[in-house]
Amino acid sequence: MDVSHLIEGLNDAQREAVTAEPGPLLVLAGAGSGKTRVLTHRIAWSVQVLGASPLSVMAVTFTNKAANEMRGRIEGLLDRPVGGMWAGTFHGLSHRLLRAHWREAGLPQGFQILDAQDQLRIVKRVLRQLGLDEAYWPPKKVQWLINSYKESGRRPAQVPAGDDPQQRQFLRIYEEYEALCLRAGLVDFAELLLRAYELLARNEPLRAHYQHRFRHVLVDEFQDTNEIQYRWLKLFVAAHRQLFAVGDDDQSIYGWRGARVENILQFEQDFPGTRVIRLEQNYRSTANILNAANAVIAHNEGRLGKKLWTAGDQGAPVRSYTAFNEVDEARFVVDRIQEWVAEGHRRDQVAVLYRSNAQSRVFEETLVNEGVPYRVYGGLRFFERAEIKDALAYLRLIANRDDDASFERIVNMPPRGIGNRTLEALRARAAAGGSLWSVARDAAGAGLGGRAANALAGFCRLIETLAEEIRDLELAEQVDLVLGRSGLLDYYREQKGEKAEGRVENLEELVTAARQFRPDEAEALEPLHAFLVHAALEAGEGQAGEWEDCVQLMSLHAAKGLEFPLVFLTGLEEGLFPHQHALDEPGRLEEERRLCYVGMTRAMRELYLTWAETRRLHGREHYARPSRFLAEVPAELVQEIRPTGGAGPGTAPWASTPAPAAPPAGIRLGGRVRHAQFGDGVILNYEGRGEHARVQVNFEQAGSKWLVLAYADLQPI
DNA sequence: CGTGGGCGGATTTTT
DNA sequence: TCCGCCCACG
Repeated sequence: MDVSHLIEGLNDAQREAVTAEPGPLLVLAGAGSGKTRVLTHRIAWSVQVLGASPLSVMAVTFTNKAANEMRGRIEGLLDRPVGGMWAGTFHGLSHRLLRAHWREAGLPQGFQILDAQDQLRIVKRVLRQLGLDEAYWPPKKVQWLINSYKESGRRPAQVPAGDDPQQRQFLRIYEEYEALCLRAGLVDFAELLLRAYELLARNEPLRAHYQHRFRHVLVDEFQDTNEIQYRWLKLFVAAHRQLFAVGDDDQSIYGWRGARVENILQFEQDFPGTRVIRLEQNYRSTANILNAANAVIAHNEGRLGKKLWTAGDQGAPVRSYTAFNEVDEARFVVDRIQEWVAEGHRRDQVAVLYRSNAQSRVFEETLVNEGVPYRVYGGLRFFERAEIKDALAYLRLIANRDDDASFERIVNMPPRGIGNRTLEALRARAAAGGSLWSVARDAAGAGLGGRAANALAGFCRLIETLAEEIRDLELAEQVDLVLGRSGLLDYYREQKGEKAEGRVENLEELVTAARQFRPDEAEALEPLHAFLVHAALEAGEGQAGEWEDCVQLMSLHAAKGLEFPLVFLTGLEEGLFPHQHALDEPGRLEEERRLCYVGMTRAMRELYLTWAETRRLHGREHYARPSRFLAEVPAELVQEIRPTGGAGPGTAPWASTPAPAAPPAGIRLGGRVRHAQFGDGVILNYEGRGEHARVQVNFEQAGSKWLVLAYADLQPI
């Protein structure tokens, strides 16, 4: 068989990776170095040259998008479908294992997946049940803690509590949360991973089976793996060590949610004899852009070390722009975009990147004013919308009556006279161990008031009838029938306003989604069940209209993995990017710098770096200093753009506003001061003048505070 | 049961 | 400043 197409056009390093001898392999793939290509060609090589069966291949990614793209490209290379290959996300593959071995994993057969929203509701319910104050136990924080423990592989029993009363109380919450989920047959995202891991770790025959089956394990974005994910991988390859890991330590930007770059460093120790291959040739950006990005990332310590280069053009210099304020910044960016379009380019080749989503607003306003179509990434995705989740909750309750989360969601949606009192009574009874459904079903006999009992009986009858009626229908008809009979659709139809109209449209769209849904045959689930899994595991796109030619607005995190001919990296100010939270905590700065590196390397041809001297944030005017990252770009690569004629101070509305107030006496940004109560700190910011002058000081002990200068009695030190 | 006002929180996010 | 959530009121 002719396999030359698998190595043709690859550079030496890529070819080396694709054709490497069996054994642990670590590919350090710089931005734009063709890592997906290497990954897919490696799989095709294994199949066509080494004679591996697709059944023996497991390829793991973080997002469904990446998994789908990978599968598509492999099928293109092999020119045939590879259904038996396991290509998917950590969560998707874990789910598949748990479905196949639900009994061994200790789960009910019809277990459902909880998304982050559902999980938060359950946490709140647990807190209420335990009589804990949400002010003292913020639900979000509890949720985060639970997930952190699960991501590090620890059940309540593995968390040492000691005498710490707070920790002991947390353990009660954690235990109760787990008990509630298990009773209701609910599995959160972290649980999917942990339980799949435990399943294999504890079940020798099962582990042997899968170790034997998957002799080719590949993982993408390895720098983003958290502890349990890496352990999960190691379990699969423990016997044969055939792990092909692709990652880039310089693009590790998810440390804050548990990703461990250290896993890359650990890799060579865990797998002695690992072959390390660096992909440093970049096929995306101009030399100027690469050199600028290289210079910035070089300021990080503890890198594995990589330097991107290109055989291509020098390209235009990187441009920087100092804006008066965020409005000026947006206007500058939109002006450039309009020039770009006037030159005959497409709008969707342009990305405006920012550190935090709040920054999008000003860009949006300016784009709207100028009539430039745009699309903002992020925000609620299709399957996360309230009305969609309502509809899915009906379907889930039909599939599994014990699903308390779904029960709570829809028992009074649309309103049917089952108020909080009734629900509280149900919860109290269910606390003994039954599901809400089981309690509700015999509520009348259990001493609930006549009206409430009636309403509950009606609800139960509705669910039973629906279950009966949809049994032999096609998936789309099932969804359609439930929408109609439940009263959901009518409820939203009767509501007024654009919002409600949109909801009705979304619900109708859900029927379409069900009609177009093609279940994965390998999962061997009933269509309805498979659809629910799909909804939980793939929340869908954020917004429609992707096909339209529009400017792309997104956070730096969301931009990872994408590329655009023209990129604006905005808001390069100390405190915003790098973000204040990262400056407050030691060790977080390097991740910010990697984020900057990721942003810069998105640009193919032109890169603009912008910052604003003044920015309105949370209703307050801030005087900013340029981000240190700006100074880290070598001056010879940068062309500074100055405000010109029409856009300059003469005509701009803000030119007439007073220049930033001079700092009050003795106050210097970055200067150290002492406060009688808070101790020593560093001045971060100031505003106002005279008796209203306030300064922001980051105290070593007390953290960051705003103080009125006239009262604070700060001593310079 | 739906709405409006008050309150607190405001990086980054996939599954 | 702005948004989402919670609670109280009608």
